[in-house]
Amino acid sequence: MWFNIDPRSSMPIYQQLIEGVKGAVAKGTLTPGEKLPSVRELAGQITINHNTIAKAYQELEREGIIETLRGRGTFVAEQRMTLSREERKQVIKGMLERMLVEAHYLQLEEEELLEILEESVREWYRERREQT
Amino acid sequence: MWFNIDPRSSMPIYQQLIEGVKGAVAKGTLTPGEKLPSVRELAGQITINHNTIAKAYQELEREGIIETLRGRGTFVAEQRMTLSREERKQVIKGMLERMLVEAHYLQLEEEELLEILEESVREWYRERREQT
Amino acid sequence: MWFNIDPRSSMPIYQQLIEGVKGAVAKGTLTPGEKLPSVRELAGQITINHNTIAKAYQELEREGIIETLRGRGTFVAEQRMTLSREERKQVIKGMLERMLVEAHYLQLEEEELLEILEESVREWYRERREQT
Amino acid sequence: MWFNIDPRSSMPIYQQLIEGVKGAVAKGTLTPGEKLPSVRELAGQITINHNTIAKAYQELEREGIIETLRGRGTFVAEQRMTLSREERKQVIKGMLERMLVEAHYLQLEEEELLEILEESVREWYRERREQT
DNA sequence: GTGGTCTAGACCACT
DNA sequence: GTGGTCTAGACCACA
Repeated sequence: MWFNIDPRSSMPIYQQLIEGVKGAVAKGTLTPGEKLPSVRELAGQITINHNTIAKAYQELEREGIIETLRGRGTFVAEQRMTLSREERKQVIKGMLERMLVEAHYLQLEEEELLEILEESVREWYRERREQT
Repeated sequence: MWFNIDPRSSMPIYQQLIEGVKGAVAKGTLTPGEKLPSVRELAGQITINHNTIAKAYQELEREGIIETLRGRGTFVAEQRMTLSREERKQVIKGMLERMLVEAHYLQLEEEELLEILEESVREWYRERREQT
Repeated sequence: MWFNIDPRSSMPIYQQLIEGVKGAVAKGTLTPGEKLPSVRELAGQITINHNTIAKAYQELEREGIIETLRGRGTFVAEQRMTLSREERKQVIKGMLERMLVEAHYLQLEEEELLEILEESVREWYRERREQT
Repeated sequence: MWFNIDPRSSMPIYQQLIEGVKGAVAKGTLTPGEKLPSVRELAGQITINHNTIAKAYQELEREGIIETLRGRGTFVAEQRMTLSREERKQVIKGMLERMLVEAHYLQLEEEELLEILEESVREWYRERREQT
């Protein structure tokens, strides 16, 4: 399967599901138009309450990541661009803040951190290209 | 004050406090040895129950960010290094993962993302240097 | 029940709970995977506020003794080994120090103390084996 | 000095003082009849509130470890035996309990633990003999 | 005055 | 029903 669920984690299971799907789409493991397993199918495979799965799918649909076609099933949606360049930058910068605080406690210096970031980003995009 | 508390946020108040303090220390707004406001003092200022503050302080102490001297108050601790270079790298890479997924939904390309990251990191360290 | 709470003791109730659970697990009265009573259930039985129980459970989880599965309850965790042989030895020696001081005030001689220690240890392990 | 005070410890300072004195007497560093520094002397040497020191001395006197002779100072008392053999055994066994629980979490086996105990006890008494 | 503990009671998120 | 969070208010030990 394209995700890991850890019932021991402090992150709610439905949220782990959401991140799992979003991650898989981002990495190209799931592609637009592809069919997702139905709520019941999933609930059978991973032993999780189907309400939990339904909640995750609902949220994913609300975010526009997936679409449900009545009677046909659930599918990965086409992606739509919504934010401007400046807005996107702000989103990323916001997420970066927490990492910078953590980097401080790890006593990472500016150059060291930049190196790690560049390496990781390049690796991620490389894997993604290979996937597609 | 060196932090913002949003009682409407889904993040628990005590955790917002924790992040606030950690951030302030990372940025140099709070320096080792400095005294933090007493539990009840802070509770009065930001109109939050003192137990909530106490919980945050206790967690911060457990993480080694602050120290409490019995009967005297709470202070920012000296920092200690614990993880190896390789371990620190793994921590950062783990935190980066989520950002990369988000970047995908923002349809940011590799070079664009790297640019934003570099800019943000440089800016953060610059501010930090000025603070100190 | 597998522990005693003495509200008159100078040891905080939540800590007595922690030691009680740790002891019960060590003795085999509680076994990995077993469900602990819910916070409110236990609070009712031993007429102690549920917050106090929750605090104990949280600390036990932090120490890795128990696990909470969201919405399902709290369970005794599988045990994991962490410290090296040498480190474990140091921990034990540290705890022994206080006992040695006490033995001095009891004017116990070397051989007498060793006898008592051996007898107690053998007894403890015997009981534990029978429990399992 | 014959003891260490750590204001960061969760153990109250006055209690650290008590244990320090008791330990020094047990190890033979302080011998019966020897004069202890006065409250004020001590308060000067280690920067600690003299009320805290007075409290420790009071408790030590209550336990019969030290004696104050009015106007002359404070001295290490002669030791008196109070408990029967069986009672002493019970005291030791009680203190051992906690160590046995800890040993379980360290996954120490019976023989390994006994070895460590014997080694530590022999070492302690050897040092004590040399001290005297 | 400082933090630590505890109670009683409420509300919320998760399964 | 499960644990998690929060408030209001009380008492205690420590320095």
